[in-house]
Amino acid sequence: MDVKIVDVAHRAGVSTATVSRVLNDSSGVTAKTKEKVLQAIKEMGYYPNAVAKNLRVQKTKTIAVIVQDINVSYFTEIIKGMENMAYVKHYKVLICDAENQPSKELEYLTLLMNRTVDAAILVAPAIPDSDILDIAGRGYAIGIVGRHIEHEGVPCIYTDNVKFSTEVVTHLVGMGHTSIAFLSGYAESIDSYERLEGYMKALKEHRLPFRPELIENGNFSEAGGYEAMERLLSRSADFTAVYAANDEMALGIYKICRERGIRIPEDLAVVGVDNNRISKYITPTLSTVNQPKYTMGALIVEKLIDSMNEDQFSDRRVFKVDSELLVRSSSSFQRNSS
Amino acid sequence: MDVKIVDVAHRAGVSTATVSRVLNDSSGVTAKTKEKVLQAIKEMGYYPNAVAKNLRVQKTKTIAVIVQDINVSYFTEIIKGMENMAYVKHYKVLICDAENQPSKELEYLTLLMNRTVDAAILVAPAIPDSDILDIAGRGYAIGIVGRHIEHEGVPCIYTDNVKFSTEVVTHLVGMGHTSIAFLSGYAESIDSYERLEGYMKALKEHRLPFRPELIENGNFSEAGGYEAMERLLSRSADFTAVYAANDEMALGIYKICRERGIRIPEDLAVVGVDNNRISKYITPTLSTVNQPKYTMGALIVEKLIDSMNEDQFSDRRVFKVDSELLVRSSSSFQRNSS
DNA sequence: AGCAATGCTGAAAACGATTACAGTTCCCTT
DNA sequence: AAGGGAACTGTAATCGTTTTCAGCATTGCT
Repeated sequence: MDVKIVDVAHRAGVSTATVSRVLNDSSGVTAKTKEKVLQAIKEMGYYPNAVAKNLRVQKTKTIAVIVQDINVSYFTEIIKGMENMAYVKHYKVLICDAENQPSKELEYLTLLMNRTVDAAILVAPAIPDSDILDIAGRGYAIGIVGRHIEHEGVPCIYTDNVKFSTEVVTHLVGMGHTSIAFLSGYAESIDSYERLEGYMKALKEHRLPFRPELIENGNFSEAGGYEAMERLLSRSADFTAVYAANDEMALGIYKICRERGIRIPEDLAVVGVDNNRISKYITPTLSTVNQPKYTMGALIVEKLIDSMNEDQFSDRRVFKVDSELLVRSSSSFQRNSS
Repeated sequence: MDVKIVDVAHRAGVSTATVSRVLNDSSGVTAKTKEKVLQAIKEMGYYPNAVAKNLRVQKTKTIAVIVQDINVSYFTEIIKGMENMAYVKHYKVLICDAENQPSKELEYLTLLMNRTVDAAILVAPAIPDSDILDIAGRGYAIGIVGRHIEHEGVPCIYTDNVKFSTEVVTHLVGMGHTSIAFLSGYAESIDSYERLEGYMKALKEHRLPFRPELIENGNFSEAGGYEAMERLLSRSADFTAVYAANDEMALGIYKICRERGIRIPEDLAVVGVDNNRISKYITPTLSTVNQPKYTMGALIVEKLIDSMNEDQFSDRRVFKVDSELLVRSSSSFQRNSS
């Protein structure tokens, strides 16, 4: 059904080699020949078969991006940045939704081994470092967003969780809070761990006691945040602020507060992380931490493509970007420093 | 660098044909031989080259999905449905973000012609029917969500805009409104047109006058909704309800109302379309129309794959699904039927 | 005009799998 | 034991490009 390069060659009265040349670089082809070939291509409606080309040149110019959930704007914003950079570099992006299942992350990585893609980017991966190191060690091109891995040649972009978490808590302390709860994501997550670390660091700096009963785990989901907050409330109700390790969990907090008549921010200050789109539409608007998502996406793609085209490793492959605390209504009620 | 099928064949002491057979159907291979081959595959860490296979079998088992904006949940929900169906059918989904540019939609369609994908699905396409018909007419597999096209062999799934728009307006009339404004999306869009049609139909049914000055265009975006509402307000302020052709524009309405002290729903009832995730978090919660997005995504993929594997056209290729009006706070203030 | 150098062009070998076809083995039946 | 048939396996062509290498023109220079 399809017209192929040899058909074009016949029609133009040249060889396939020549057609291929005008298709690609065009170097060393007479203007007249080129004209003939282009004419034939147009007349026959020829489109080069990308699969055949990929096989021959051993490249697909495609990057797989593996995210946990394509529905959360944190990921889609990053993807936007990736796609744009990929576009200017003439790459395609194959988006893979792992649906929060680590097993699916691994499964999608086989796209790398079977050469469907030239490279893969893991965004906030749930699989252990060892798996990633293993694959990177076998020479496959991998990039990571949201984590930092010790392997030469693997570009990583992440934010300083400890730093912004410290800022969040410091902000809350500044608003007069002395009992601040922390809702972590799932326990294996590095982000959870580092955000907790920042929380503890800030407590220490402000000479506030660390109270384990104010820590709960909400698995980064709205429902999880709801349940975690429920447990927290049933245990002790003397905290006046809660720092949720992401906005989704903060939404769960909002929900239970609405149900129980707890006013935000008067009775309870809330701060999240991610600057989800919803956070600035909900009432009261949610204080949160904004990461330069678009930039992160664009940067990792750029670095990854560069690293594939370089013969030696780049000088710089690990990028720590800064996040910014956005103080909104949910935490802007000044409490008497009793 | 990579180990290929011939290497495995050598190691197992068989031919590539045999290796290929155990890789695929395995039919007609001795258990013992199969064992040897599998052993060799494992030992050598062999992964079949998908590109070579695709070239040989003339298929990629991949479907391109072209959406306007990967950031809006309407699209991502549909994509989720697509991916799940694709997953069970052993297909991959290549997501393409056209960034609201019709030219990019067309550009992504070349993935079809150059055989990078076996089929493409357009979600709420902005390009004209003629372009789509042209490509479908050349024998490429195409599916459409959100529009209905006259071409045998092109599966389409869409909702009855007229029907639910009539319901929306009837609901508003039922709440006591007699002056109802309409914010349309961009003018070329069929959705815009049909939603307007439903709006007018309902007015007629309820013997309410059609007043052109109550119609404005907001381009389906939040900013567009804001500006459209601004124009509407500056022109005449005697309407008590507004039906926005999607939730994004409704958000723009919320914004300007907040700025101008217009209370929703007491002063103004608002209804949107799409059931964006934000719609149920914003205050007041936004009445909207819910489409079975996930199902639509799953269905179109199923039908498209089926149609590719059938020799004759399927009996049924056009599906009209029903949407559901979700009455929430933004339109639930009963007005005296003055 | 003759020669070298340059520039275009084409023939054919990859790329790594699948698969039609032919060939071999093996078993069963008589 | 021989023959026939079934079941398994291998050889080689094929998918549609790109690209190396060699050959052929053409041009410029003396």
